[in-house]
Amino acid sequence: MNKKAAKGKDAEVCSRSIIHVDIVRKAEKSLPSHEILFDVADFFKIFGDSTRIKILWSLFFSEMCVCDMCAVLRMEQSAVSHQLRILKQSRLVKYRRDGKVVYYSLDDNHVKAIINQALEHVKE
Amino acid sequence: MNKKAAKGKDAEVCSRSIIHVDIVRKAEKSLPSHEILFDVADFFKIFGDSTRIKILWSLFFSEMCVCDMCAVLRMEQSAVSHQLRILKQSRLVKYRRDGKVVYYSLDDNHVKAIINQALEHVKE
DNA sequence: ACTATATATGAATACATGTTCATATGATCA
DNA sequence: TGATCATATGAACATGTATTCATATATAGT
Repeated sequence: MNKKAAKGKDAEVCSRSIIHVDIVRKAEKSLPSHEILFDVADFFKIFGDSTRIKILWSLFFSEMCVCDMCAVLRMEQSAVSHQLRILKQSRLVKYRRDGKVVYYSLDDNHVKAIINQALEHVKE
Repeated sequence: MNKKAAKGKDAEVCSRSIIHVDIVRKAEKSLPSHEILFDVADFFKIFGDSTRIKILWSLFFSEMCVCDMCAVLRMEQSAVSHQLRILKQSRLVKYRRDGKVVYYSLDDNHVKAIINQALEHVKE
């Protein structure tokens, strides 16, 4: 006689029986909604690319135009612009235009803290 | 006569001239090494998937066997195992075996703080 | 109006990644 | 030893994503 039968709590998931019903219930209830968890993952995805990390890091000190970033990252202007678009859409950076030049800067106070937290973890 | 010529600091990057030499220099010097930045991005990549976020979240409360996780996530055992392998390799979770059952638990104190930080950001 | 410069963007390409399927491994029990 | 259960893993597949190329847009200067 297995646990589920003994507890009268039949449950078949992934073709197997739940072993610890109470723990599963508790975890299920505590989980935020799918949308929120998806958004959280998407948020981390932004930081999951070293080019974007470099861009954000560079902006820790001052605003910067696209061409400056190409120089810092040693990358093509097009690639940098594409990444800036993603950061812009995620509201992590903002921009201002001055003539032909567009200056980007951080638009979120937490970025530095979040990256530093990961840096500490990586340095271990 | 353009800026770079005027300053005697020729630099051609992405077929354009650096506009703010001092800022570029400063940013270049402050940037951590490529390896570290790559590791930082990889670290965030782990969190950039909602399945892995769900797994980590579930482990906030107690250790859990693979079958329990399948129930919580409503996913196939194989998919869960694959993700657990990634989390294991990243040293975010550890495991212990008890007979046929393998129990996973968090192996990093910062995980909760990191996810909560993202959650706060997302909730805005 | 024409040219040059700074940036943006669509399409194509190459590569990474998550899930599924099939199967292997490892452990318990009859 | 054979059967069964829990988990792990390789291969295939589909999808996502970063970069490049070509080109468009926007602004300034002549």
